[in-house]
Amino acid sequence: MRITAFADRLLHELEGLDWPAGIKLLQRNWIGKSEGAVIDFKIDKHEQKIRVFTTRPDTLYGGTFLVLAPEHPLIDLIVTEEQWPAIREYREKTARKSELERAELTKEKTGVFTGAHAINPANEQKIPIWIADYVLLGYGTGAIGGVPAHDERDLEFAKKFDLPIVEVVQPLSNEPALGFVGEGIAINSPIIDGLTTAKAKKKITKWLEERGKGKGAINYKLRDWLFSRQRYWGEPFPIFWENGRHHSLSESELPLVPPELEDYKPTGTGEPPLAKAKDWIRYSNKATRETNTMPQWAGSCWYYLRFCDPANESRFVGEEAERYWMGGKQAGGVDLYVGGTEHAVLHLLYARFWHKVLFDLGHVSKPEPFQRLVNQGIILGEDNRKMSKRWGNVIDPLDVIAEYGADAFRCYEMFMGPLEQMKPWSMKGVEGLSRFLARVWRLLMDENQAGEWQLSPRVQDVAPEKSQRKTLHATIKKVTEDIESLSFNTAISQMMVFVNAFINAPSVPVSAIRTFLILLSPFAPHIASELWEKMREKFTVTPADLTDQSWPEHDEGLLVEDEVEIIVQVNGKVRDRFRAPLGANEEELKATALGLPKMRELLAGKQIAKVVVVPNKLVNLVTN
RNA sequence: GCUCACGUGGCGGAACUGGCAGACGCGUACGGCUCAGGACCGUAUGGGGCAACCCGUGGAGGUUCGAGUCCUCUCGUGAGCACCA
Repeated sequence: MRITAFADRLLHELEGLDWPAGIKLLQRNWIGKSEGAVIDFKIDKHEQKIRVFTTRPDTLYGGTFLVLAPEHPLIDLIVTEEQWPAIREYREKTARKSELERAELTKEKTGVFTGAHAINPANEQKIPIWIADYVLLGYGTGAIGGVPAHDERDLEFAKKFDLPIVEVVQPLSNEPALGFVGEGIAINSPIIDGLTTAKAKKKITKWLEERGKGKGAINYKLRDWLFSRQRYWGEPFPIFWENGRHHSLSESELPLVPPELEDYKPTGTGEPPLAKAKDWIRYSNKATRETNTMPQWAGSCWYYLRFCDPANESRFVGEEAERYWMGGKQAGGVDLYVGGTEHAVLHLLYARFWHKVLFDLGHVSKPEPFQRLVNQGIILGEDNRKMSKRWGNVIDPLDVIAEYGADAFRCYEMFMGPLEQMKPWSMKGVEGLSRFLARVWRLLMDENQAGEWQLSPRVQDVAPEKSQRKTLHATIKKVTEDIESLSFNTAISQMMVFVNAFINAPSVPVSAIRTFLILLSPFAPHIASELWEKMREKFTVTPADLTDQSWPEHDEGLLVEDEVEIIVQVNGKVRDRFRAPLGANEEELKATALGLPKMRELLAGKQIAKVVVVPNKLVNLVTN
């Protein structure tokens, strides 16, 4: 699949998304856009040219050799008789190396001279052509112009094989020019001498273009996507082959369902397992079905669209449903996508690509699939290591749910710490949350003589006291805001504060408890609705169901105290405190602070150099 | 090697634009209730000191009346990338 055709859009349209900066960076690096030029080098005594990609066309005069990737197709053509044995040996050795070995950075540079030469288009000089495994066939053109003076790898290579080194960039600082890879002033380069790197790049690229020797070019690390697998599991392609040409099935033949296979293991012949389904692959007397299947990414690229309209029989998603769920003001459709960092590049890039294709075809209303992305941290085992069978530290949610219930499990997961952070599991922690929920239960339930739970007589239809009202509204505010910011741990803390404040009160106002249960319900839905029902047996309410209640709103006015505590500091250290009416002015606060007995004692014999007053907060007395 | 993130009690973690460090939970100690408790309730709990006080957010500097929070350097942990021309 030609994902590279979308490289630039995949890069630029990241901008408008609310994604973690780290993930955006990973995607940018993965796409790996580099701007530069391609330059054609004539091969001495041959018709062919070797094309190289460079981000530094301004260093062309410093190009003293060419290096081809060992797999480069032109090698067969240019190698001289006497160099063939060495070249052949080197290529075989390279072919045996794994990707990892080849990427081994610490190893010394290796390579072999081909015996052939190329002509540097800038100065018409003959330069040797080498092959080396530090040049990769898959990136750029698979060939580079070696500029040893201004590229670390080329320098290492030139030193090892005693190739000439020509300095062509003068650093602006006092650094030595040899080995300088930054931007400077062009030297020893007649066409561009004296120009800054940026200008030199432009001028020499234009110069090359005018002579048909090269042109400006952009290269991406991103490769096209090999979208087929030789295995049974995976969506079959709706394609058949006839006379060596492929055709798509007609829409009436969709969906295409894979055949049932007894044995879906690999064939061992290089044919995909689907080839075993002899009847299935025979599409007609003349045509056979495609036997490759799609990779697992296929489904993950559009499942979120199907979720918008899962029962639709005629279309992958109905137009109206798509507009409703995926529309909106912002670039992306899904409002919030919570997932792991392991999907930073593959899944999230592939899905963006598919979505853009569908967008271009007019099937979806937004160019991006996921507006806001949050990476949840992974949960470690109790020993602080990644959960794994190897360590025997795996926690099975079903076991936890069986023992403590789904509410305690959910709440503990949320209470553990910030969503995005990696954190260790703790059974003691689950017990703590289980105790909290038990306290919620006992907040409004009593056990009678027969050992049955019933609504406590403490729950009464009375108005909350002032302090209770304040706690209630502080809880509404905190829980509401914390849900918005996904700070579930602190939302639960606040609900614990609420319960602690009410559990020993002689009477528990129904109105406060109702509000509390609404706040609790997204966290612990089972116990919240159970308690709601118990309350409803005695205190009716409309609408009746917990899930039909509107979300409470807090009253800021109830949170403000008429009196505040002012801390008194001496040189920034807290020494005393007093209460003052809210809004007391600076002069009053200063005077009160200075009049405190403790302050008089502490400041005796000292000069006050400065007094800092922060209204409603503190007075800081600075002595010299 | 490069890039990014993160370092706060015995543990998980709180702390809005710089303004009482340690909310909440776990653990621990003591007490109560109990035939019993790995249940429940209460009290205490950063370190040192009899105390007044002193010290404390990985370490060292700096800015500021005041720094967990801002700046510089440094150490550690984790994740990602890894000859990308």
